[in-house]
Amino acid sequence: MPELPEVETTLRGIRPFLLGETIADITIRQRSLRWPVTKGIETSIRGSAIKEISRRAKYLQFHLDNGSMLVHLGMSGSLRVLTQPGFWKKHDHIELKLNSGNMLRYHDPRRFGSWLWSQGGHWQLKKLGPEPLSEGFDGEYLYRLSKRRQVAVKAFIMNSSVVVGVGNIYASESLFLSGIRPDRPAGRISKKRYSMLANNIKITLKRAIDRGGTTLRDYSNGNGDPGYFKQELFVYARNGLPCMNCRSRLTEKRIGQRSSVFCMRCQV
DNA sequence: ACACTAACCTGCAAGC
DNA sequence: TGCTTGCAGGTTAGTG
Repeated sequence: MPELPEVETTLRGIRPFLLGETIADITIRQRSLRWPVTKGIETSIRGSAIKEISRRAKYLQFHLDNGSMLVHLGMSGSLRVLTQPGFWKKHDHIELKLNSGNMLRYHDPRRFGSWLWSQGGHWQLKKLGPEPLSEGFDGEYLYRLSKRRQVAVKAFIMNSSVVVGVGNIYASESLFLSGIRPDRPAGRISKKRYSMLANNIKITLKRAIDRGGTTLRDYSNGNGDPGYFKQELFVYARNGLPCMNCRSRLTEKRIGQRSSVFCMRCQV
């Protein structure tokens, strides 16, 4: 489900309820996620205070006094704050109970997400590329890294060791805005066009965050509200519909196991 | 180092 | 009304 804007929206939604709180209890009803929920996480975090919550790539990191929890939402995960006890719904796997009485509940039908505890660092965070909204990420950087690479540019920018947080939706949208065909080999794009692309990635992500993310099926922020960026999508999930720019029919092609929609006239 | 595939899992829509 | 097939917001492990 969530790409960077959805994870960021989730972070902003839940943070006010969690900062400074102590974890009174944790209930785990399903440990079998992308990786098994870390053994012993219950005893490790019970009674610990939440000092900070941050996002790195599509991960949320809960910093406690004695270590940190790394939470990923996978394809279908979501977090939601409950201000009063609620019924357990199907696929509600984990719940944190806070001293305030509020609860944080994790819901994930496909179970591609993860909940990992570590007292040191998390290996998942090694080898990640720059944050797309950081200064270090620009056209120069993309151009330099892309030299002699044959992979399709869409797969290139979705590669988390190149840049993090860009998933299928925002890769597709950014390439459309930049007029670049998603299947063009990464090494055959000019520095100038990479500058366009890097800028459009930033613009698209920021705008999506402002709209609360993209809700396709089941995404909701920490308060249960959907995101409204779907209304502003140019190409994603619009195969066969008219291009918003030239009105010709949009084309679909699979690139690196992911469906990719683009305009054959506007994207070269 | 790079490129590509299968795999993890459930729900839903389309086709027969 | 079923049953089967394919696809979905992500990421890693394995292969060549």
